[in-house]
Amino acid sequence: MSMSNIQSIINHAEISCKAHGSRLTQKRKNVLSGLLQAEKAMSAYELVDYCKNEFGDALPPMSVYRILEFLEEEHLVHKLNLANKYIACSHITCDHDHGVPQFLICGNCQSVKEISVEKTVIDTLSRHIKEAQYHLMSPQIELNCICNTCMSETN
Amino acid sequence: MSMSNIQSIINHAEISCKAHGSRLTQKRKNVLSGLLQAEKAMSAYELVDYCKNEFGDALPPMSVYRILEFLEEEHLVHKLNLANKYIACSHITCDHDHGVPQFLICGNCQSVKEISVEKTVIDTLSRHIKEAQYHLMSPQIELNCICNTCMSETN
DNA sequence: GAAACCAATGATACAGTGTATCATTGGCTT
DNA sequence: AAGCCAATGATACACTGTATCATTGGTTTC
Repeated sequence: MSMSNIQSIINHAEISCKAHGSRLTQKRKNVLSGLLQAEKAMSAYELVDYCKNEFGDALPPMSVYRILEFLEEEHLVHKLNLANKYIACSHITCDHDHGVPQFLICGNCQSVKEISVEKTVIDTLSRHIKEAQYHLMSPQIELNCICNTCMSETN
Repeated sequence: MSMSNIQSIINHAEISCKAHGSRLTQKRKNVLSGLLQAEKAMSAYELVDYCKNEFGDALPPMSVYRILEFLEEEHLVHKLNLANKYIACSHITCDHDHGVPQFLICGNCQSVKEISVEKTVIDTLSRHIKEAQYHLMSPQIELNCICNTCMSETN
């Protein structure tokens, strides 16, 4: 993603935060831009390194975790619980609801592909969960995968 | 689950291991019985404690991890990657294939419910994954949930 | 039965992820 | 300027897991 695109997304995110009465501070922008430029899942500690190297901003890990939590609440970032990593939301500049996202996570290169299965499939799954008397907490589906590129390289 | 049922499952598992040319040792039985009696997801370190308290068997964590890995390979145990916990397979005494399992994990009490959605739903999901040029690595679906019991308690 | 072999287990150190807690900073409000 | 509260810093620690090397123990082979 180009720098100007990243800047444009961050601007959009800042406006969206202001609308909620929250602030997208410089440090929060730094973390978000790390995820935007990477275009793959990153760990909190990788983001610590990124901010240090890219901006000379020596963020303690605790702060990065807090910032990621903030960005999640603002729907700017998804936490991938399977990989203990984080990824920028691919719909920051959209305004409409995107339902239950499904993430394919490459366990080798950490690339993430977001797919969209038919709503009826998700509805069926939801119905089964309801029948089992459970309630979905993180409304997202994560699947441990390997991408074609890594698949062919490791052969 | 009753002790005699646990014993019967372990006997079945032992025969199944022998058929593969592997051995279900006493320590492996201890770990498996911990998961069977708990009827919920347990961490490796919880199993260390269980073996210590229940059998006076002071297993180092490293050994428990190796034993869990062995039990997984023998399809006696599932690793729940979302929770970093382990659960006994609920089909040890069955012989037929059970397809892609779907686990609902209560983030509060660690209870796990295994559901079975229609095969067509799983097939659709698989098709989308294939179209995205990814390959499913752990053929299981895990969903962060909260069970009804915990839901009403925390209200 | 002794030797050799290999699977299973033990011991130790350490890496990665995340949280608890208390302290400090910094921007606004009054 | 004082006070307030959100944001950030600092420190310690808990939990999960792996790397590595050593030891044990049952089985095979001679």
